[in-house]
Amino acid sequence: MMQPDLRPMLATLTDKPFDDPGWLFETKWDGFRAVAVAAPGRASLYSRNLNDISKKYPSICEALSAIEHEAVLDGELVALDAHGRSRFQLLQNAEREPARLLYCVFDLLYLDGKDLRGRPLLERKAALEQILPKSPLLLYSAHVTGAGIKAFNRAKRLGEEGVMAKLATGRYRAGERTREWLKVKASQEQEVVIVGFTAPRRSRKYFGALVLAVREGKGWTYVGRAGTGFNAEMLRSLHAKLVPLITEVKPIAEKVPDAANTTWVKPKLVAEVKFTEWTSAGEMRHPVFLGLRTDKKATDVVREMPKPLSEAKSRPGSRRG
DNA sequence: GCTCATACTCCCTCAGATGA
DNA sequence: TCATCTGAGGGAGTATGAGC
Repeated sequence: MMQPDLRPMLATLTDKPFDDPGWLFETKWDGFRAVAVAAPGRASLYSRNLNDISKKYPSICEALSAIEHEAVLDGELVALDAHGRSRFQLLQNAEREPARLLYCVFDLLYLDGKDLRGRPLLERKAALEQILPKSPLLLYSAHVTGAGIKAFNRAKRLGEEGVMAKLATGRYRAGERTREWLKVKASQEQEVVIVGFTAPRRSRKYFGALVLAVREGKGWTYVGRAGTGFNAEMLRSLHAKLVPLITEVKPIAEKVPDAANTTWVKPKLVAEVKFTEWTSAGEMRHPVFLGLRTDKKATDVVREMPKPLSEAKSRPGSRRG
């Protein structure tokens, strides 16, 4: 086979679902992007940055080696929860804890030496469906055509991350972020109380991230940090509101990552954040600051999702950041 | 030997600057 | 105007070294 280009095509983020007969809509899988190079009896997996991750997922490689062609596939490595939903965190723990791993394949880039990237998406997907062997570890990522809003609402109802919208006639553009692939994300929102802020780094001014908590019982429970969603003016004005609230007293009893780098404030300001999901430690994943809520009392702010069953907040050491 | 902190890896999102 | 790049942030892991 010719030297294949393994750089995956990237999607542009949008938050508005749409209907269009020229587009197809797939499940947005929540895992690691992986490109597979397969041939009869052997297969390798590569991350988005072209690192060889075959040794981390030998069972997936073994399943892929059953493909009776030389092929380069594009897909997402996921771990499924008890409800069959893909969960990023399960995947990260998969090396230590048993999880149901799955390689969800949604595109075929090369087949038996032929470069298919110039062919329309629908044609590539049809060829992919033909060659993908039946395996509990491999899944052909099916799609619906046209009905994007319905697909998005269904994904939201099932607690999934969203849907991928793809131009049916689109070519595969390796390594490019295009508007022919769109990820339509269904994010969650939560009111939180600001209990501190971290120091800025590099060119950032005023503060790095906001330390966030919710009311539980008579105390405050740490739920994560939001370091994005601000522009320069928001950083300045928010910092001006935080400075008069600075206190030596840490509002949270539990251990907080990077506490030495945190300035604590009295829990007065209520913020609205959006995020992708709750982690097993009861913290928000990918929190993004949306704005301050002046109509809410800090003591009224509670977690809007039930705390996960896994209460164990194991924190081996502090994290980067 | 154990615990904890640090520094690195992997992945991700988002905002702002820059250049075509 | 749009695409791309950079740098801010996040969650998770592993490896290493210091201190008890």
